[in-house]
Amino acid sequence: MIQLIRGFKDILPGEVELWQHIEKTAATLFEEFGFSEIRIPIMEKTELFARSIGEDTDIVEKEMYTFPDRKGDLLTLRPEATASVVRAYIQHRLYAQDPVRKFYTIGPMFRRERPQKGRYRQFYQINAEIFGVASPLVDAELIFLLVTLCERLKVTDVAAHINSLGCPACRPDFKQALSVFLAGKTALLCSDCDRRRDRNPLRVLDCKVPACREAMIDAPSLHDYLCAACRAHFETVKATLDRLGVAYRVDKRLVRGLDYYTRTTFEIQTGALGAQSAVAGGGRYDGLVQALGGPDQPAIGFAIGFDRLVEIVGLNPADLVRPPDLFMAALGEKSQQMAFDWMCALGRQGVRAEIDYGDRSLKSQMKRADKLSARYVLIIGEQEAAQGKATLRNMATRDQLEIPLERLVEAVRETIQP
RNA sequence: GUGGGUGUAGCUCAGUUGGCAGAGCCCCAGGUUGUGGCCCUGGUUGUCGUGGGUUCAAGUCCCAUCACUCACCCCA
Repeated sequence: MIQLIRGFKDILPGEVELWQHIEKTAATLFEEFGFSEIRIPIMEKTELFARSIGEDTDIVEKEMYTFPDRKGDLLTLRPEATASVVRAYIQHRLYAQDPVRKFYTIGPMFRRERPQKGRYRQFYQINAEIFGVASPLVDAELIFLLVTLCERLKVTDVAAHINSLGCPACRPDFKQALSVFLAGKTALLCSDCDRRRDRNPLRVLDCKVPACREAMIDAPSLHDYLCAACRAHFETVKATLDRLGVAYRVDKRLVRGLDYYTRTTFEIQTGALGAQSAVAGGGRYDGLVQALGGPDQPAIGFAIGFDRLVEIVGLNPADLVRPPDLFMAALGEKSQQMAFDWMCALGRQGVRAEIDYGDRSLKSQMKRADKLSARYVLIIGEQEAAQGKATLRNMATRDQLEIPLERLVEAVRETIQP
């Protein structure tokens, strides 16, 4: 038997209703806040990701699905969406009429990591990006959006974490100070951190190994090195969140794995997902549009881990499936034919009707109707057909009434539609 | 890439010192010849993950391999 690829999964009926509900809830919220949907391809030239995410990030170094196409071009299954949205913004000159644009997109991403709880090789993200606004107000707006989405989806046990990573004017100073500090701690660090020390010292701050955390207690704080502009920006973000009543924690160790982030970064974290604490994450990437050949426009965005969100929403998928309005139990060939025709007529008018396609006893058809949780059952047998009427049974109350066949579709609609 | 745990019916899982592969749920039919849920009776469902080895005999012991899963790393 051929099985699906490791780390990939099918989303089956029973669970897919939850996915649809989340998708609709998110799309509605984004539209309410002025975002437009943008759909981007799932493959891009490898170079796009290498240049935007960063050559020596884990994603680019070892997690991408990359292959040459027949012409020899190196292509990659997208590991994230932001690079493509930025590419589209530049390529179609979406900044020309109005540099301020708000986009959202929903779709699959691919990273070749070892699967575990809340992590798959094909996983889904809901992304939102805002271009052309340098104001810290939009930083707060995006965090507010995330928190609001969690509320609407009845997600509990989540907390917003925020941080500022500085900008090209001040981050180098901090990196320098950090490197000096780390040089004196070499003996205490885990092997990974020792390796990270010169390639990407910021990530040592994020290490979860207890010994490293211990060693980093008196590490220089990035916040002490922020330039006046970055400091003011971050203060406004915090003040705005306070005004909006959004709870958050400033987390100085919130570094993030993609190179393009500047200034504000944030995550929505949960304790309900085992080792995977991040349900959503994002940040400002003011230099990326220009770095990829576009105009010097600031930008900020986030990604929500759809698969992770599904696991923590406080909704029961069983409550989201819509059972049929009507089940038609027909006995005899002629009745079955009539029932089939009515089913089609009702379906066209938006009534969810079902029949049993086999030739089974009334009892077994009733059982099936019950199993499907049909609200009503229409019984049509030889007696009814002879008398020109059918029996409509309310399954909850067990009340039954007679319906004339000639205006059956209308009568059924009137009775069962609330 | 590294480490731990788990693979037996569609699902959840038993299976003793190696001795005929099981239960519950689900599904189907009947009890009730035209009325669901509860109950009763009967029935269907297996490369025991895969390949090798030990043995008279392997679901059980040994080796390998694959898959799933959790964790490390990193991230959504």
